[in-house]
Amino acid sequence: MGKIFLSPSQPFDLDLTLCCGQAFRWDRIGEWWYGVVANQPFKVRQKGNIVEFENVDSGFLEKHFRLGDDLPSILKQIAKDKHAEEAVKALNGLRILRQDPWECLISYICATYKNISAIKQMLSNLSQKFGEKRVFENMVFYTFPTPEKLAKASLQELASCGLGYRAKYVAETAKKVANGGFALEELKMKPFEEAREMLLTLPGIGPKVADCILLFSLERLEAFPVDVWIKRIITKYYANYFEGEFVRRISLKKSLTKAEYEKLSFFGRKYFGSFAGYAQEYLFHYERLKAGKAKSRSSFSL
DNA sequence: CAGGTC
DNA sequence: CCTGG
Repeated sequence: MGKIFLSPSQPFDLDLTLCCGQAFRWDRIGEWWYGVVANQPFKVRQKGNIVEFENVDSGFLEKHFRLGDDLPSILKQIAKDKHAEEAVKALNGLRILRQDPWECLISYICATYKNISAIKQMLSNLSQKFGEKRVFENMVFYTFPTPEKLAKASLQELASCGLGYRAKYVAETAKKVANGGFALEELKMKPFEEAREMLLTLPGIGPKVADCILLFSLERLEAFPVDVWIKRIITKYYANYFEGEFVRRISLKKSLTKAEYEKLSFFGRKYFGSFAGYAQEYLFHYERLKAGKAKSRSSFSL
């Protein structure tokens, strides 16, 4: 069993990091988290300042969990106001993952208009049907399907994984990546706006999905994805940074126009700075936690 | 009704 | 607009 001894000055919370909804292919069994990253199944758990793991090396984990990020410094930068401060305090140790761009790309195309449990189910189905089987501790895992494999899949096969209308987006995007028509990895080198524009050319990728891919897999920690939760957060706590008319308009509708989206995302990047993505994830998860607690309280009183 | 997109 | 929780 391998171990990483965390520095007390660099907090890390494995549970928060894997539960906050940024990655969809992790399962907790007992006190261990099982995942498949880079075609390899492995397990990891945390006991205080010690991260224990098997079937993977420490260098890979440090990279994947971004243990090299100076989290206290980042959190200090994004704690710009009372509300952000509260989220930072409550979720200290949550880190953005450094995910594989291809898996991240397909995951967030699938994530549109679905809840997290349904997204997990879709990606599990996709991997089971189109990935490669791997056995670890007498359990069966599947690697994430390659672009080639998904490019060859029929729309019907993809739909059978529960993708619904997303099947055609996944198929077309897979074809573009598989035939070399889209250099996904090279986006890391490009300027933020350029990388974002490139992503927007792929079917099924709008501004929200593009920002998620940039943040979670392309090293762009300034990306600020705006989903329904972030929209609610902004209209609740940051409304005074916008015109009243604008806030009223967007709080009434379910989806945003491109211009409205850009306005909110741009605000996030400017307001929180170069680690706006961290702010997004902290605010997002904190708001969901509070909503979940409120829900369980109300159902309890019934 | 759900991490939006066409 | 697909579809499942």
